[in-house]
Amino acid sequence: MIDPRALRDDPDRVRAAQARRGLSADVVDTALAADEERRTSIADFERLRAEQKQLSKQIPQASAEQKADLLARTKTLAADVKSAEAAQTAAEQDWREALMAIPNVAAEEAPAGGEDDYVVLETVGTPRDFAAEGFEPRDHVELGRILGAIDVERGAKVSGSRFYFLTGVGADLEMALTQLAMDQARANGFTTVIPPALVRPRAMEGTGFLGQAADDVYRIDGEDLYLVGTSEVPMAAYHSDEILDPSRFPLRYAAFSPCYRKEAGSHGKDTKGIIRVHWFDKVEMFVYTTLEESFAEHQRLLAWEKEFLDKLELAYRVIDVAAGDLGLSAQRKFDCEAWIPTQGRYRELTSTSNCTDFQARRLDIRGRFEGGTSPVATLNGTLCAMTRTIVAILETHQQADGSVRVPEALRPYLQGREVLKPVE
RNA sequence: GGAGGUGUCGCCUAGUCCGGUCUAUGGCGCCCGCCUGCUAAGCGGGUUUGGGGCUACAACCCCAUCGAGGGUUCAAAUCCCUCCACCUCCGCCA
Repeated sequence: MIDPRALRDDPDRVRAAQARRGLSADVVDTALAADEERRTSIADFERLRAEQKQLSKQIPQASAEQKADLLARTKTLAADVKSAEAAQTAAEQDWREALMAIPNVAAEEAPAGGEDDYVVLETVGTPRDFAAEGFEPRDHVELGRILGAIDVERGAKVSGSRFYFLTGVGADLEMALTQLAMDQARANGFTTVIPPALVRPRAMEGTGFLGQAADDVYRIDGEDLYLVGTSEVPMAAYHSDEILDPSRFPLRYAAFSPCYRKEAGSHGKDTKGIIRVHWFDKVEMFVYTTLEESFAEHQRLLAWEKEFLDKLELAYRVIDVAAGDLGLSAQRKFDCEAWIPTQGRYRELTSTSNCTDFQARRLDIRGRFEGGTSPVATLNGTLCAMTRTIVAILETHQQADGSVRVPEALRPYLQGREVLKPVE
């Protein structure tokens, strides 16, 4: 939710941000009108309520005939108060809905436009030239089969399309990546967390996943519970309804959880392998800090993501995601995309968003500052999404005989193995 | 899953049976001031959160807020219903 006061004071800034996202500014006018309506209804209710309280207070000491008179007046007043209250509740709800429909105000720096209007900020490393090396790279599905690491056939048999089993070195790789990621996070002051992957509607709603994104979310039948698509959801809701002490900021958490996604709009896309799946595990960084500090923290999250990819010796580029592709909550977003040899292109491996105070408002997370409380900023960033990272590692570090060289940083977590060898 | 109990403004707590004097008691902590070689103690005051009005987003006035949401009533912390969380016991279980 955007700042209602800022909307009232400077609606043109919000209109401009909507334009950068390629969205209509109608929601702005709807929200402003709803705000007017809301404040009028509040004034009406409060005036009647104050009068009712005044009269009510007189009743106990009143004489018999005074009492009868008072009772008659308060009785009709009570009905008025009730309807005024109902009107206020309705107006308040309309206002809230109108406000909730407005996405976070995109950063001035975020490129205008949609999905394809990103700006490449930098390119790190060079994609391997397999032609020069004299062999055709195998894709991760084949490598996964040769190494006994990924079993997509049985995944489909047991759970359906877009499911898989990680076996042997595949499972070992996930464990190793998790440990490497957690060690890096811990060294940088993150608290390691294993959060619940099932959450209530409030958590989903608060993080902005029940709007247009709702199609992609699994709901538990008859339970009022959702499977999270990222641990951003439980970690944002972790401090919901709390007033935090800013002297302890930034609060940094590194959460490991499964992620579940319906991938509703992606039929036919990435049908092979484990690039796009209904479930994967992920280590996610999540930070609570002040609005002022959030911009610098966003850069730090990006730096940590790059550090992790560097350790895995991957070639990647960093893009500044365009306003129209930010999603509901983000004010700015950077994606790290790794080179996938058999696809001949860069694919998103990690993503970091500054949600400023947008989620904090929805989830009522404030800090106690001089001069009162105010919403804090939340940020998130992928440290390691297992499946895609495994794809990138296998394809990038494969050798002509189908074996895979293990990046040095990962070796201590893989029992010292330097090479993953094909199984018989 | 079954039975019972509990939920009060940071923490603890009075109040709930018998609705109005609750603009919610007291203690601890914290903040400001006084006192004081210093510290401690003592004394006085303050200390939920959100919103509206008015405005310098000050002061002030008002409304809401006793786990959440409904209901009864002129009036609800107090009575009724639903939900949530926690505790105890039983059952089941990794």
